[in-house]
Amino acid sequence: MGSRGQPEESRAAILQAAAKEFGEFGIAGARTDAIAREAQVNKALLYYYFKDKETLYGAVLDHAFSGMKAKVFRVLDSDLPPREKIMAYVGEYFDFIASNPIYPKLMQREMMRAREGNSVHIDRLIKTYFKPVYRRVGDLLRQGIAEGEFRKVDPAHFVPSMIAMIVFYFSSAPVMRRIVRFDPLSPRRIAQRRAAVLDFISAALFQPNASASPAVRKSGVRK
Amino acid sequence: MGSRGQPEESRAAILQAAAKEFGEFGIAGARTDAIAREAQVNKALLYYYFKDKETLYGAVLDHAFSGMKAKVFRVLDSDLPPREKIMAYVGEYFDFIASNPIYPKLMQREMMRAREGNSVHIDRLIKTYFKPVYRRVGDLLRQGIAEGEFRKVDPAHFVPSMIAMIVFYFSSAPVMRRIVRFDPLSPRRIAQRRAAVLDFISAALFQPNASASPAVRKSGVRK
DNA sequence: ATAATCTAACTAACTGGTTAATTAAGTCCA
DNA sequence: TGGACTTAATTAACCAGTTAGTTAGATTAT
Repeated sequence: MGSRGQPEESRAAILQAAAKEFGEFGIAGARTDAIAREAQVNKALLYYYFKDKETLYGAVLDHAFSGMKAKVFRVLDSDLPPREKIMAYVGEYFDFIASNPIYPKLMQREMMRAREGNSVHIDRLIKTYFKPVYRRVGDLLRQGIAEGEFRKVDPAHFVPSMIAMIVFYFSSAPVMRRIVRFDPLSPRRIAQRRAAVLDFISAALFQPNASASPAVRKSGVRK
Repeated sequence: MGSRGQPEESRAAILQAAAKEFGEFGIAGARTDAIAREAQVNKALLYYYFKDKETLYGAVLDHAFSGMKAKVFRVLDSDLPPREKIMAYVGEYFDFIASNPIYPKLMQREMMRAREGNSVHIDRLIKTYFKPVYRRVGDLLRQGIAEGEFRKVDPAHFVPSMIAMIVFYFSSAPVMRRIVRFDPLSPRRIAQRRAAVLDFISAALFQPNASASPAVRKSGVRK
């Protein structure tokens, strides 16, 4: 078909197809042929734009995590008070993952690969995305504690707990679907999950005696 | 060396080495050569005891999940009141994972594979392990709610949240280690995590007005 | 007793299919 | 004209699985 004028489109198509394939099967299980087929380009084009499979995988990771970082930092940089800001952060992160279902798979796969020299990307990912976000959320928790709004939790445990609840739900959804009678990824259930996570976290984090912030729903099960 | 008398030992060595390799790299990334080397047996012995790589992987999964099920069911079958039982369940599950660090990786990898016909094992795993445990813990939550001990949470969200907090910490430890200054898997930190998870869950689950059960510590950060 | 035979446990070396990656020779279009 | 591709063939490496044995010890026969 030749030059279709928009090289960006081909690159983006490859990146998207690769994200899907890598998320589903991991870097070892992913097939470059399958990526090319899904992107509707010739396999050689993958190597025209990206050096090799590993580099393509790195580009997929950077694309996914930079999107996440941009979203949550818009909230973390805002001037909301601690209670509202932590709820907004969790909500933003949740919404990002809900509309990027391959993200949690990429994240968990890469995290499990983080031993020694297993991954050539993990150093960059930690430095560029994970560490900055972790620091800012940790600071936010410390601020809330100092102001007496939050219970005296340990950020080094509370931050991973929050992320766990958001990420795990989506990556375990395929199994959950086979245990319960409903589809955990239907819009209705996702909205329910969002409320449950916010409820869980506010119940565990906010001082019970303090007056409830107006922005926070505290119902156990919504709808 | 020929017949060394103890075939059970060889089989166990293979299973253990395979669990490590599959946990680290997944079924696609795992190398049968590496498993054989780690187990200090000839590669052909893997195929002598197990039909093929997929069957070996299945045996690893069954070994891991049956161990988990046995442990937690001893607690779930006991006659503790809801508060104590849910704390005991979480503690037992936590302890099992803490002493079986490859378990969470196997679990998460298999969960992510659960689409369509990706995994030939997932049906069996769900039926034999996941579903029974999920049902029993769900019943326990409903009982606690009915007795007014627990907040009105939705088991379909609360159960995965609990599992998430326990599992995610261990599978994300390699990354966490590079973000913070300490080793998240040191005995001291693991004990801290255990307390943090129990605290998080009891804060989110127990009715705040009810009197605290004597078996539960409610300190935010211990030591 | 001991030689003959059997069998489970195990191994070294190989094979063949798969798959990432390359290359060369082009086509299309602005 | 040259950048953006396509096509198809090819190469090299990898790696799951096989094969054709070997070994040690138990069992049986004499």
